[in-house]
Amino acid sequence: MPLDDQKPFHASNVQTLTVLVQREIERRILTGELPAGERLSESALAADMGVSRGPVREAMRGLQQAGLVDIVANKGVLVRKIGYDEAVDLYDLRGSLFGFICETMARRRTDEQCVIFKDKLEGMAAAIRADDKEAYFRTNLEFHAAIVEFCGNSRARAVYEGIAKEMHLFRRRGLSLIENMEASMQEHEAIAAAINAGRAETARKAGVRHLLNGRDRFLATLDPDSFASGSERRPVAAE
Amino acid sequence: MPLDDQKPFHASNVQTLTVLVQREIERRILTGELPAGERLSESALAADMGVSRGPVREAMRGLQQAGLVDIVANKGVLVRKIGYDEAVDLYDLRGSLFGFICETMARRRTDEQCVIFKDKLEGMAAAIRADDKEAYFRTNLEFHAAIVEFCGNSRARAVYEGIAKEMHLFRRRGLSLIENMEASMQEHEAIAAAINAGRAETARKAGVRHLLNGRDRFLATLDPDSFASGSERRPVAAE
DNA sequence: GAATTGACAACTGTTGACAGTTTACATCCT
DNA sequence: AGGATGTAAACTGTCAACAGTTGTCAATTC
Repeated sequence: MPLDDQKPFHASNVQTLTVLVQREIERRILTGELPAGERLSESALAADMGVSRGPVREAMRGLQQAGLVDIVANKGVLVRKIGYDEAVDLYDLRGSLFGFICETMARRRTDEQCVIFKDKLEGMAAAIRADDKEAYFRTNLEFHAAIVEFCGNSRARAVYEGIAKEMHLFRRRGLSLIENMEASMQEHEAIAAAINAGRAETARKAGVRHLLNGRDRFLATLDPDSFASGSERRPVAAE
Repeated sequence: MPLDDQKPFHASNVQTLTVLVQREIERRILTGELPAGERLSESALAADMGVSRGPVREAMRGLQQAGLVDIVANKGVLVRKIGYDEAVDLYDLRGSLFGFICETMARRRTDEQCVIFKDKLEGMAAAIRADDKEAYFRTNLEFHAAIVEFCGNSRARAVYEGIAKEMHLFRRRGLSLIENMEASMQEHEAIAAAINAGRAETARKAGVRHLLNGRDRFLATLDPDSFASGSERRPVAAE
C-alpha cells in the first residue's frame, strides 16, 4: 500500500468521521476481518479507531440499510449471516439486475465504450492464452465493472454494487478465481456481441445466463450443510 | 386511525427512538410534508419530535442509504430531488425488478397464494363494474403487494420497496389514481394467468410490460420542462 | 458604489457522561 | 447437585455541551 494515498485537497473532499468509519468497518467486513455472525462492540470499535461512539453508531445505521449488519435493540450489532436459501436468492436477484444492466447498456452504448470493451475482452483472451488465472480474474472484474458503469443507470448501478458487496458475506475469499476460463470467456463474448449489436433483449438474456452459471458453479462447490443451517433466514423486519 | 394500534407486547418489538424518528421523517417525506429539495435542520426536527439530535442524525444515515435524502458535510441534509432522466431510470429499474419478482413468484407460488390472488383480481373487477376508481386503486395496491410478498425473495422485496418509496419523491400525490382501469386490468390478468400457470418467463414479461406501461402513462402527463431542470442529476458519490 | 474584510449567529460534527438494559456469575434454596 | 435468584459488570440508548464550519450582514476600504 502506498504510504501517501491522499487525494489533492479540495473542500468537497472533506470527509466526516462517520463516512471514514463506515468505509473502514465495511472494509473489515468484506475482507472477512470481521466474520459473519460476529458481534460488533461500539466501544471497542470506537476505541480501536480513536473516535467516540457517535460516528460509529451513525456508520452502523448506514451499514444496516446496506444489508451488511443486523441491529438488535439493546443487544448490539451483528455482522449479517446469510443462509443457503438467502444466498441463492441473492444470486438470482443479482443475475436479474445484471441482465437489466446489460440490456440498458445495449440501448445506450457509445462507440467509445465499445472500444474500451473490446480492450477488456482482448485482455481476457490474452490471459487465457497465457493461462494466467490471476490476470483473467482481474480483467474479468474490470469487464463487469465497465458494463455496470456504462449502463448509465446510476441507481441500478448502486443497487447492483450493494448486492455484490452483500454477497461477500458468504463467498469465501480466494474462492473467486474462475475455474473454467474458456466457458466464462464464451459467455463474455456473447454479452459483448449483443451489446455491440445493440440487441437489448439478447444482451439481457446473456447477462442473466452468465451470472446464473456463476451461481451454479459456486453452489456446486459446496453442499447445503456446509452453510450455517439451511433454514436459517434473516429475521423479518419488524415493520 | 384506530386509537390504539400497538402491537402485542414482545421484547423484539421494542423500538429505539432512532427507528421511530426514521419512520416519521420518512413518512413526512413520502407524504410530501417535507418536499423534495427541502433542507432539513437536525435541531428543528429534534425539537419538533421532542428528542435530542443523536437519534435524528442516526436516522438520517439510514435515509441517505435508502436514497431519500442527500447529506452534505457541514451543510446539512436535503430531501432528494430527482430529475427527469433519473425518474425514467428509476421506472426502468423498478420495472425490471417487478418482472423478476413476478418470474420468481411464478416459480414458487402455492395454491393458497393463488386463491388470495384470485380474490384481489375479483376485487378489482368489481371496482371496475362499480366504476369506483378509489376502490380499484386500493385493491390494485394490494394486488401488487401480494405479488411482492409471495415471491419469497426477501432481498428483492426490500430493494423493490425501496425503489418504490424513492419514486414518491417525484410522483405528485393524488396523481396515482389509475386512469384507464380496463387496460390496467388486462395487464393484471395477464400477470396472474402466467403466475398461476407457472410460466415464469411469460410472467416476467407481463410484469415488466405492466410497469413500463405505467411509466409511459405517467410520462405522458408531463413534459420534461415541468421537471426540475432536465439535466439536473444526483451528485456523483465522492468515492 | 462595488468589493473585501471581519464579526456574529446558526448550524453541524464530535465528544463525554448518564440512564436503562442485558449478560454473566456468584449465591442461595430445595 | 440442580435450579432459581440476586447482584455487578459491560454495554447500548440517549442526552447535553463543546468545537469547528458556514453563511449573513454590516463596516471598511479602494
